[in-house]
Amino acid sequence: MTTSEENYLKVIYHLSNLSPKGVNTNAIAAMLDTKASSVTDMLKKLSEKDWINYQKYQGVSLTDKGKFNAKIIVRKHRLWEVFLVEKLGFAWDEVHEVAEELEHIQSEKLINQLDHFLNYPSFDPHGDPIPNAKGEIIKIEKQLVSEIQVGKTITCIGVKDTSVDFLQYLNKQNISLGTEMKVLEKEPFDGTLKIEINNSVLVISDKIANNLYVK
Amino acid sequence: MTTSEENYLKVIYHLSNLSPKGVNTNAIAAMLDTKASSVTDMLKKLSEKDWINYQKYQGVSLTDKGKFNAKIIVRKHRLWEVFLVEKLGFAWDEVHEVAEELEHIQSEKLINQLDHFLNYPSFDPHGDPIPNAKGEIIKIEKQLVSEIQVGKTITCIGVKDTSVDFLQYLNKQNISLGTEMKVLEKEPFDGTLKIEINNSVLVISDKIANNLYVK
DNA sequence: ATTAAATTTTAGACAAAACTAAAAAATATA
DNA sequence: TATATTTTTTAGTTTTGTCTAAAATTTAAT
Repeated sequence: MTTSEENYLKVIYHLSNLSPKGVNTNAIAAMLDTKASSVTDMLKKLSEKDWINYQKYQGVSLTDKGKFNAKIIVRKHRLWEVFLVEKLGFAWDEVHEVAEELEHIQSEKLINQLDHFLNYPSFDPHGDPIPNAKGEIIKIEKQLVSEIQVGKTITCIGVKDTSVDFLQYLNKQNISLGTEMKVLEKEPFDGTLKIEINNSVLVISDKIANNLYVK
Repeated sequence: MTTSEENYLKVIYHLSNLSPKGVNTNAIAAMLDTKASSVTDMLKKLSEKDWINYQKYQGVSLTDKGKFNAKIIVRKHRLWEVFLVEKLGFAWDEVHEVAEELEHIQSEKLINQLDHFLNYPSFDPHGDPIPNAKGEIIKIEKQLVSEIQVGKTITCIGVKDTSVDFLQYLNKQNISLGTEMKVLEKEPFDGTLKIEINNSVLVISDKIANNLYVK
């Protein structure tokens, strides 16, 4: 499997979770920062290898084989992220780019030993679940801050947007996995929220509230 | 720097240490398992980037810039090998292939944090020195077993040939870094040696004796 | 000093993965 | 329903790194 093929599988996997009907060519192109025509070329190749179901103009979905391969790539990506944070002292906003490279290293032994070395973690530094060697994933109930009732006390367990900008915003506000907070007030007009964190009050926009997972 | 360019630099670096006059196209081709014509193509490119001194038909040498880059690649390779052995429980005959991939990951922070995490090792699992972040290498005096006088007691500190076959032969004979041995007898006709290891006597061929470093 | 052999380079081609521009199909709009 | 718009695909090109076959150069041998 080439690096490019792996990147396509991974993107199709992630997009499938959002649009289960079938993933659009343009959506893939946008995620990979490439052109739709390039995507079409690759879809034909992936289809020949039986990793996706593809019919012209109809969008694509992963086959069982393709889904397994995608999960293994996600597994590798997330395990490396844990390694970078836990062992090498990276911050959670510094790991993505490096893990994008590390996820393509081809060695089953490497990744399974790494898993063992890290003590079989279930979640990566952004709160996303890590598939096991069989591709199985723990599903955990999680809600966006925007969905929480006023008055409830909650704990941050993950982020939806893993961009550097968002993660650094959270750093600045001293929000990380495990941070407790309470929803004090909701502004119906624009979705702005007032929350209590570490005994101080913070106002967050709906965009923030829609990208922070809590339970 | 592409993976291919990095592999060429690394090979030229290693070959330069053997033939300081200038490295031959065919020698590079043999090391990279490719054709001489492909090598010529790449030499032009590396020359344009000022990483090698190249004149048609005259062989090549690394520029200072090229040598530094090569040393950083070697550094990465050897640090990853230490990681695989020390942290993930790989055997010394299992690390080379994986390190060949890991050495191309592009992140200065990654490699320097890895170095720190591993406690700034000076040697890799085969006894080869690890360049520091500036590209500096500790040179250590070492001799081949074949060069040792009869009667001397010596310690294994490295291997010249790092092939799986040779390393597994050493495993079978219980020879690893740090193993002590004594040269009992030399056969002038074919270079065969009798050595004492762990209170037992072992006969080794000149090929073995020429690939085992001791001090 | 020629000739033979080996090495290296050039020329032209190919595969992978991208691109642009144009055509085809699907979807949305009036 | 017909037309406009958007999406997707096709056709043809480019770049990187490789290849083969042939030409050029260097080295070795007679």
